[in-house]
Amino acid sequence: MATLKYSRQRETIKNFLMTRKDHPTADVVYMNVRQDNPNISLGTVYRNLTLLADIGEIQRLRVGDGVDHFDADTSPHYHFVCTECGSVVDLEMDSIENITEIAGANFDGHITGHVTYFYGTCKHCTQKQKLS
Amino acid sequence: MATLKYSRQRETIKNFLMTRKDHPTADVVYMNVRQDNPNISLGTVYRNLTLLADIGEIQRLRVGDGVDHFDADTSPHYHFVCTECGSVVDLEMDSIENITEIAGANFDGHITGHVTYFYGTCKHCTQKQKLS
DNA sequence: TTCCTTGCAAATCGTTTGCATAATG
DNA sequence: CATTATGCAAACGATTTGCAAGGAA
Repeated sequence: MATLKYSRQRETIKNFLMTRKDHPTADVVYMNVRQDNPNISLGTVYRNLTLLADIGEIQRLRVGDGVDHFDADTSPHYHFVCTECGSVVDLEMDSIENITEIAGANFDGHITGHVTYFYGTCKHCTQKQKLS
Repeated sequence: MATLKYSRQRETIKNFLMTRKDHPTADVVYMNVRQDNPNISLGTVYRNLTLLADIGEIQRLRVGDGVDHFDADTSPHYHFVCTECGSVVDLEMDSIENITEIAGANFDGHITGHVTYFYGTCKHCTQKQKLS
């Protein structure tokens, strides 16, 4: 496997992602990282996000809106996606890891994990709906 | 809202999808439907799959491989995705619908549902791995 | 010097859309 | 006749990639 070399761009991207808990898209990362690094290219942002996700330093979230989101928090946790405003937030909830076993009970192959996203309206959008 | 008019193409697409339990992609639908309907266009296939999904006659599956899959079975059930061969199959498993309540317990907004996909290796790919 | 990384632009890929024509109700 | 659906091709948007030049070890 190729050896990893240091790159200022990669460090900037990782650092930026760690300051955010709203799971930005590649484009949002690009916009923000450009402030410190005006010459960085979108391709480099994509390359590094993919690389960081591959080596497990960040997480790629496919929430179903057609755009990938990224999360510097790689600890196991679940996400909520607001169907009104599209926001993606962490959920504080009891473990549901047992669903993998439930799913594997009658299954011939080998289940190693699962991906779950919860949908609905966030606090803000729920309140807005009540007013109308 | 616009009234739905009959179309032979739409019926063919729906019928084809009902014969399959492997959750084909739009492209696979296109290939197959062309046998009965050589002049059908990819655009028409996409338009009808989207329409059928919108009116709830079929289900769109975003399994995370970058391509949408479609399922004529709209009853609530879960799917397994093989990370080796990419196959998508139905899972026969006990209900885990309660995870929506678990997720909502400490949440400020309103959770209406969830999407879950299970990953691992299917029967066939698991056996292949054991041999190597 | 080796080879990983970048910036840039072009390419890819799944999907959507505009438009003139065909089909349905 | 009014309106929806089609085929075709062009457009789209997110992401990837080829390449020559730059930077790290």
